[in-house]
Amino acid sequence: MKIAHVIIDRMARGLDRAWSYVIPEGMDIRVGHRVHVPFGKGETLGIVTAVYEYGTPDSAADVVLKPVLNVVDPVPVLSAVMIELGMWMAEEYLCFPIQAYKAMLPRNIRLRPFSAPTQELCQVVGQRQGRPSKRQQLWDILAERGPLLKEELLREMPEMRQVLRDLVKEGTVVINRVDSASPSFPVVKGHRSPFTLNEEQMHAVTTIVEAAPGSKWLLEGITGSGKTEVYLQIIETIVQQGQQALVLVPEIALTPQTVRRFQSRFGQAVGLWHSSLTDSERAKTWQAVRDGHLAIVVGVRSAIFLPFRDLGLIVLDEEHESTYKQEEHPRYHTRDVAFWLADKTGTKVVLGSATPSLETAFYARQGLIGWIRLTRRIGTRTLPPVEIIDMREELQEGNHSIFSRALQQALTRALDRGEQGILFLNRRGYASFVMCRDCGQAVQCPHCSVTLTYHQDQNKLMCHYCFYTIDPPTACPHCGSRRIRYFGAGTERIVEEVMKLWPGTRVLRADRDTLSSRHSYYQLYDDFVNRRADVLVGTQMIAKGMDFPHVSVVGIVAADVALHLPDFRRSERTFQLLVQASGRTGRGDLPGVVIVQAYEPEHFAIQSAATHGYDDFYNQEIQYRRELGYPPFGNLWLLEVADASEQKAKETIHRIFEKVTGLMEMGIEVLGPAPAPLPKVRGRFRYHVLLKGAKNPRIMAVLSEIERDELSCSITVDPYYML
DNA sequence: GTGCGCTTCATG
DNA sequence: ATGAAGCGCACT
Repeated sequence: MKIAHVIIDRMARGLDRAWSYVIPEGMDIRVGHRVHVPFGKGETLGIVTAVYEYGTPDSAADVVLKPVLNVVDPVPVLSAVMIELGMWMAEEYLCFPIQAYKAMLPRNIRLRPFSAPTQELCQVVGQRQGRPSKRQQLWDILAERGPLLKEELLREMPEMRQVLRDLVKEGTVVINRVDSASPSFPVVKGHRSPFTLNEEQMHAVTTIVEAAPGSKWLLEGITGSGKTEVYLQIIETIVQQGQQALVLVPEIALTPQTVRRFQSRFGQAVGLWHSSLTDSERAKTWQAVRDGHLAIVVGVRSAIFLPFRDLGLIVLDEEHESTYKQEEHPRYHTRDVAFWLADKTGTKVVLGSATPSLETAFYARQGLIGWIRLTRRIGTRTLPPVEIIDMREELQEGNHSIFSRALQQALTRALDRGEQGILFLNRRGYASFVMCRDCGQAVQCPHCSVTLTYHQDQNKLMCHYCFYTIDPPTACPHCGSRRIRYFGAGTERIVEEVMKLWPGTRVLRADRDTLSSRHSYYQLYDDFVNRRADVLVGTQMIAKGMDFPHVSVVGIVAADVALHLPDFRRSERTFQLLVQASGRTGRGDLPGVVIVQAYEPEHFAIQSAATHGYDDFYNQEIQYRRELGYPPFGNLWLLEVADASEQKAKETIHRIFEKVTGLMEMGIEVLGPAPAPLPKVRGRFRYHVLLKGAKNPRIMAVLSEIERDELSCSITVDPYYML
């Protein structure tokens, strides 16, 4: 008789452990199966985490066990590695194991047994002209007759087995796994990369290809240095070795170019994974990955949990992006999970960025992970000159426009020559607050402690936190005055200004208001690249990884908007945004120019971005982090209480404060309790306690106790936003 | 006595 | 989480 350990689908303290059930005779149940089990009065779904022979020490306690009712899927949905990963996540991120498992499985997934076994398709690559030999003979046969199934080929010429192996090793023949049910399925394009790599890129490729399994790398390459091409070539060898590769991107809709490059290189062997897939597309891709029909997946963070059979490589492109961190339970960081997989399964991990997160850059410089730099732009491209404009001076000298004179001139010149420009501003809407000239009161959201943003296209005032919307008041709600003014320019306002200053200019706007669907993003990208518009105005969403060859001016309208947020990464974010945005120009044959407008231009994040100096930035920022004990030198835990009753919220935060004060003895800094920087959001009052220090088991024990006992408290490790 | 709200307990 | 049992207290 066999016993199954089951993690049940109920989220509550005390229930988050394995429950034992008898596996009925003849029922096929293995680790990773989903099962229905009786529990309490009713029944629940659960995941099998272990199977034991009855009588072994771990099999059960001395209680009468109930039997498993039935199995949900014909085959396990999670591998043993994934089961282990879920346990690790539960501990690391203070969540219930079942939350981790749920994050790994697409919702509503229905599994079928493994689909038809895969077959191997042999295919030539490029050209080969050697002396008459067995190798050349076989190569010629393959070149002439096109892709052939390995099985058939060897049935016909069994003596060629070793010769074929040699050709694959040589790189002139590749073998792809295909679904035998649809023989035309994945075909890796039959030619090698059309690009020749420069020395640096070549070095990066060979270093990583030859590196030990499980090794981790930072590929630190300036914008335009050809990181994607490096990924592509590494993946080529990974795939030829019969392994799978995963390319993670921050947001798939924002990287249409990257996706296209993978698809054009690897064709049907590439699968996509992102949030706007339908349930059935999702299930199909999931299954194709599991059955080995997809060699490569390009996807967002949750793709890290796809059921790869043999994953050889994980690429995290734009490694520093905050989208790699899940903000809800399980609050994992994709990089951590990738590293865990590397240690556990031998998958290689490559983190790519022009502006790595401080943590990653630190680990690389300390030698804890490998470090490869790409310091040159490919081809004849150069980094654009960056000019910093002090907006205080502009104002003093009588320029009240949102645009500095330098930016106006640069854009005028570009437009006269028929070139394009991009303007960045990290603020949506038309005006970020509406204020009465007489009493000085700004219109606030009644549910959140923020001002309402005016959206001109809908003629509404809107809260960006809870979407509370009202008509713009004609009189001040406080004093009745009619002298109401709009302050704090947003993207809508920029568009209006551009059209005013350069009449007849075709302007596109890209922010969360104009781009809701994936389709409209592709549309916008296409329109701009094909010069159906002259100026693109947008938030940081357009700063990422896109090539616009006709853009010769990039204007950053207000570089320091994010510099004063209560966020220990504020300098890092500002620097990253500026460098990424600057990288949007000078990518074609045109020389580009970047104009950075700031009110605090002397800040080192802005100065080092202007010289494209990551090292300068790093050296200063790492010192600040070290002095203050921020990551990577220590962890930060943000304990947040939110409650509709202010009194309750206060009581809870004080109770929590009491629980953590003991940690101060061991050198943990405890800040607070204090109202959050945004004390009220969506009608709930918010209070914070912040812990800072080195992680240790005692802290984790205290935190997990709080996480379980205090329902209105949420804990974030190394938060990205501390608002 | 019994109906109702709140706490405690067990769940394999 | 969820249901059941235990407990205290007001009330037809």
